[in-house]
Amino acid sequence: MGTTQLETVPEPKYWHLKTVLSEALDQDFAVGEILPNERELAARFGVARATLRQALEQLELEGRLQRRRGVGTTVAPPRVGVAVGSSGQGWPGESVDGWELVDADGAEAALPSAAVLKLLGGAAVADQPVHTVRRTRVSHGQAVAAELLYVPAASVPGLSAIDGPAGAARGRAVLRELQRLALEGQDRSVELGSARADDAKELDRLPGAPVLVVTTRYFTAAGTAAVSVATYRADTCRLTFGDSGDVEITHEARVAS
Amino acid sequence: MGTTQLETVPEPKYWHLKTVLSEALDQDFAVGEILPNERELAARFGVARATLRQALEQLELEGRLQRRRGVGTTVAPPRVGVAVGSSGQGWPGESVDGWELVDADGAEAALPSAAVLKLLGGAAVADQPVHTVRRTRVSHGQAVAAELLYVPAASVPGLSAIDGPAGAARGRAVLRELQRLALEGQDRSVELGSARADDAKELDRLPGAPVLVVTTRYFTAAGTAAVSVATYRADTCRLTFGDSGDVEITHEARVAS
DNA sequence: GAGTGGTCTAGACCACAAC
DNA sequence: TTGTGGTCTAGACCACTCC
Repeated sequence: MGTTQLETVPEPKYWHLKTVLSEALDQDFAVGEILPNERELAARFGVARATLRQALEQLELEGRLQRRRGVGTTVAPPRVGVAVGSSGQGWPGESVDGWELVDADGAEAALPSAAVLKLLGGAAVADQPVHTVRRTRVSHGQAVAAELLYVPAASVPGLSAIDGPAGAARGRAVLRELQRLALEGQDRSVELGSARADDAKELDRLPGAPVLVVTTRYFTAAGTAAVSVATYRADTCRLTFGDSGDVEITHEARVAS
Repeated sequence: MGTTQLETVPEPKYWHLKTVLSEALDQDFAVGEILPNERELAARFGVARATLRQALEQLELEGRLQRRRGVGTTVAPPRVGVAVGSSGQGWPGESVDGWELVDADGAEAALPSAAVLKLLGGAAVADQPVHTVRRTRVSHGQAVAAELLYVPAASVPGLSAIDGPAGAARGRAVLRELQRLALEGQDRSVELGSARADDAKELDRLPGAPVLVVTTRYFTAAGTAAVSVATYRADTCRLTFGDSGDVEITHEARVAS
């Protein structure tokens, strides 16, 4: 009788489920532990599998869970802090480490898309080839980011776009040439995106997985010398800017007041 | 006979749908235009509504669409660039503008949660009250971020935690006192999250909506003087770091090579 | 009240990993 | 072969906005 909620706010089931699961993860599960499968969890909570999945999706988005087809759902470790451009600037791969060239297609010189041209600004002419270097960033033994680095041929005149080394060797050459230039500044932006098929493969995720897209423009006195578009796994990464990237910030930091 | 795809890769329907819709958005729709409703779109493409919704969700995540219950689905404008900490540092609200105190609960002095304590580090003692200031950031007439700023009472000794002004007035007082301190540095991280109920309300989104969580720590010689946790709408915002935040970067920048 | 997107169900089949 | 998560269906009802 009586003191039950008067104003019953119909909180969605999946939202409530997410809360319950989240607490269970904190209390009853260790990192890496495998959860019961979706069909059983759904039955245990008395909901349809689709509803259960809606809750799991949220938790995965928040980096609490990791789901792998054919394997199962495991408790994810805390997100790793990945340093993205300390205040001390530098050419790609200089100050920040962990980047590896993708040997497969290393680098090619091709005509850029209209969108990349726009990013490169006036420095690149539409008809000019642009070196495209593909790299992967590895942290804690896991691929965390896939990058496409666009360098107009005009930025690295010491390197022939037609002759010269091919594949990964060309990629290395482009990076080496870049670092001979005087970097005047850079420009960075971060936004949410979903992984393209190629990036997803590189990151060991399904296409459409949420990613943080970091777009960086590198300036010299001559203008925009290079543009990098790096896609980071949003589920496992926390991008850090500034001096310390090693500080622990768990999801709990957001359960505040 | 013949040249039809030999290796038929069963691309998911929703993925293909997303591509088709994305192209249609580029060609046949203007920003702000309203799409046919989900039931009709699903029928038109010959899929179940749930499948159609999966495609729409992706497009919304990428900032291409905006969906509002009871209204409809509209074509979203390009994401707005929001400056987050230019290299030139500063106390909250100093260099970057657009922040407004939330008058409702302005600021209160309470004991912080364990997670916030961890962020504040050694500077705050567990038993000490922490001023909690709630702010909202408005850009282009729209709320783009909700922030909780935590300032240990010890950081602003000129302000009594118990007496003194209340509500929004206290918030302003806390900010004013902060700016009298010598800022030695800061520390920033960005990660993906989902909107808590209170933040969602502030941002005019549903709970669970994707947000970019920007955590900033402000250092003085005495240690961590304040911590800010700001949640930005991931669908409408592109966070910019550095000097220029006004550059147009459309989604096309990622359709490359 | 009419129309929208949001939630939920109870099934089915598929792709993938591991045994 | 078995068991997992991923995709898809065809419905139903709810919450909200607008007229």
